[in-house]
Amino acid sequence: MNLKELSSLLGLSQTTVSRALNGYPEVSEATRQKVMAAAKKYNYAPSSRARSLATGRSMAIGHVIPISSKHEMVNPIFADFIAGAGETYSRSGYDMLLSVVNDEDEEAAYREMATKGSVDGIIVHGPRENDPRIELLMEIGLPFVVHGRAGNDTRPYSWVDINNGHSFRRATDFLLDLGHRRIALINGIESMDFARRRRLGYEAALAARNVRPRPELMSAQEMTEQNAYRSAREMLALPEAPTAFLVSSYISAIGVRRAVSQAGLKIGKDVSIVTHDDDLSYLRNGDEIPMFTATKSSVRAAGRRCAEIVLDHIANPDLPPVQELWETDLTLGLSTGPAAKEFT
Amino acid sequence: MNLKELSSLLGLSQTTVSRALNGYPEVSEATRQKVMAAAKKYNYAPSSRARSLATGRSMAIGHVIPISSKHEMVNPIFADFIAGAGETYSRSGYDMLLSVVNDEDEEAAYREMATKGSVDGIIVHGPRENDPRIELLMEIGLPFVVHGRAGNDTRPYSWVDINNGHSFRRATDFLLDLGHRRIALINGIESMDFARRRRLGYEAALAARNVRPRPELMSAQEMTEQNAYRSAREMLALPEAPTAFLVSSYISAIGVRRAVSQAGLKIGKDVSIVTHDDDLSYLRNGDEIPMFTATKSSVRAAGRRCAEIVLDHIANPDLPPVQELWETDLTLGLSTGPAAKEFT
DNA sequence: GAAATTTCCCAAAGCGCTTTGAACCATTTC
DNA sequence: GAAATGGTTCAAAGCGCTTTGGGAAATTTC
Repeated sequence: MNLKELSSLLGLSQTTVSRALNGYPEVSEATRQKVMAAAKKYNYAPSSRARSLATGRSMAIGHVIPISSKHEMVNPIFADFIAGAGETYSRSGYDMLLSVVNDEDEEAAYREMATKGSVDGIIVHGPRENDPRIELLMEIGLPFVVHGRAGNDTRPYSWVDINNGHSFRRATDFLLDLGHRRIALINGIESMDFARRRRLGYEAALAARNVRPRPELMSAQEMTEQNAYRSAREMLALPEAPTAFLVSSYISAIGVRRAVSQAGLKIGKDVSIVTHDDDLSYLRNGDEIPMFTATKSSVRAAGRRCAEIVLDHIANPDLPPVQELWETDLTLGLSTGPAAKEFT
Repeated sequence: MNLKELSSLLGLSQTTVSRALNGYPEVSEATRQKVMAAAKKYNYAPSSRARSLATGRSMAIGHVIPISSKHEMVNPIFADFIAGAGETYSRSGYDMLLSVVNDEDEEAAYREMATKGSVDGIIVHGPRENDPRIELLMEIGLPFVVHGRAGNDTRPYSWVDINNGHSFRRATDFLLDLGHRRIALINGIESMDFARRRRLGYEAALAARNVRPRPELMSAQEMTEQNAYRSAREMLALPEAPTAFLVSSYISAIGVRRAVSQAGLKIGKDVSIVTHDDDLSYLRNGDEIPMFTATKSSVRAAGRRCAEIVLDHIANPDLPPVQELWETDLTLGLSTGPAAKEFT
C-alpha cells in the first residue's frame, strides 16, 4: 500500500492525503478523519525511504561504536547509554543507526554517514585527548554531540560530560579525610579523556595534602574485572600495600573486591574502596545502603540528554553549542571506613 | 556533490557514472577509472536515501531492544551481541537500525519497520515462550532471525540458539558427580525461553539421580548482581543450605560469589559454583585458569552468525530457514570441587 | 566489403513521497 | 451584485538515484 493507491482509494489527491497525515492545517477536519481511518485500515505508513528523499532528512542519528582491533573490548556502559538515547529518539520518531567499526576506520565511518546522508546527526562516544574526530565533524557540518569531552579543545562544540576531575578529587579527599595515605588508583586507559581527568583530580587531592603519589599504586588499563583484579592483587602484595582503592568503573571495582577478599581483608575495614558508578541497570549499587561508596552519575541519563541535544540542534541549526558538565553524587556505601591503625 | 553534478563534470551520463561506481560490466575500464578517481576527488558517495528508494532495499537490519517498563533493565549481553552483528554488517555494507521501545510497543515497532520499509531484515532478541513476535514476523514477510528460540514453536523460522537444556543438564550432572545434592539454581526470568530450558535441564539431571528438586533452592529473577546476591544469601542461611550453585549469567555469578565470600565460605571448597558464561569482552573468565567453572558460548559469535544468516536470507529469499543449535563448552575452573563431607 | 556482433554509452522512466503554485468553491465585505 | 477573502483541494515538479530500452561506434565474422 502506497500513497498513490491510498489516495485513489479515497478519491483524493496525493497532496491532500499526505497533508492530512502530516497534520497540515490546509485540510478539513472531516477529510482528515477519513484519511486517518483509511490509513489505519489499510495499515499504511509512508515509506521512510521516499519520505526522507523528499524531505532531505533521514530521521536517524548515527552512533559509531569503535571496536579496538587490539583488545576487542566492547564498552559495557554502552548498552545503558544507548538505551537512554533510544528512549529519546523513539519519543521523537527518530531512529538510531549504529555503525560498529574498527577504530582505524572510524573517521571513514563518520565521513560516510555524512556523504551518504544516512543520518541527520551524530553522537560521539569515548572521546580521547585531542580527538581528531572533533575537527572532522566540524568540517563535515553535521550536528553532533560528544559524550564526554576531547581534551582541552575549547572550540564550541556540544558535549555532555561529568566533572571527572572534581569527582575524583572529592573522592580522594574523602579517603584522605578517613586517614588513608596509600590510596591506589585503578583507572581506565589514560588516552581516554575521562581517565586522564580522573587521574589529575586524584593527584591534585594528594598534592594538596602533601601526599606523595606512588606510581606503583596507579594502574591504567582497560576496565575489565580481570585487569582490576590483577592490579589490585599485585598492589596488595607490595610491602607498602594500599589501604584504599579509587576505582574508575563498577566492573573494575568488582575485580578489586575479589582481590581484597581473597587476600583475607575486610572491605570497609581493612581496605576501603571508592568506585565510579555509572548506575548501570544490571549492576545497581544496592537499594537501601549502597555496597560501594561511589561517585555516581547515570550514564543512561547522559544518553537521554545527548540525544535531546542533538535533536535540538537538528530542529534549530542556529542553536549555540550546549555544554553540560554534570557533577557526580558522592554516595556513601559500606566499602569505606577509617584507615586501620596499623597502616597509618 | 550529487550524481548529476559529478556526471556533468565528467562529461558523462548519470547512467554511465552510476554503473561505473556500482561495478557493472557495461562500462569500459578506462572510464571506470576516471569515474572512480573523480568520485574520490570530490568525495562523492551516492545518497543512501535516493539509492534505497530506487533499489527498494534500505541496506539496514533492524534490532528492536525492548526496555521493560517494569524493571528497566538493559540486557548486559546486548552490547557484545551487537558488536558481533555489527562486524558482519559493516563487512557487507549494511547498517544496523536500533529501536529502543517499551516492551508493550514492541509489536508496533516491528510492524512499523516493515510498513515504513526502513529495514531489509530483522533480528529478534530475547524470545519468550510462545512469543507472538514469531507469528507477527512471518505475517509481515520480512526476513528475520531469532537469537534463541520461542518455546516449542516448530514452525520453520531461522534461529541461532545454544543448547540450554543440555548445557545445564551437563553442568548439573557434573555437580552431582562431585557429590553435591543440594544444588541451587539461580536463573533468569522463566518466561524467557532460555531460562525455562535451563531449568528443565537442571531438573532432568536431578530427576535422573532421584534427587528431589527443592523449590527453596530455585530462584528466577532478572539477572542482576544484586538479585543473585540476595537469593544466594537467603539460600545459604537455610538450615539445609546448598553446597553448589548453578547460575545463569556471569553477572549473577558475581553476586553469588559475593554472598558466598560474605558467609565466610570458600568457593570451590565449601561451595561450588557453575555459571553460564557468554564470554563477554569486559568480563572474561580468566586467561589461563578460568575463575568459574562455566558453560561457555560466545554471544558475540552468535551476533555474527545471526547477522550472516539474515543477510543470506536477504540475498537469497528462497533459502530454507537456518536453525543452529550450538553446544556450549563446559570449561573447568576454580569454582568447583567435591561436596564437603559435612554436607553430604 | 557488407552483415552481424560486441562494446560502450545515453535519454528517460520510475521509485514514493513532499511541497509549490494554482484553482475552485463558498463566504464575507463593500 | 461585484470584489475580496478564506478554506479546501489538486496537478505537477522535484528529491537523487537505478534501470530499462535503445542506439552509435568499434570490432568481428563471413
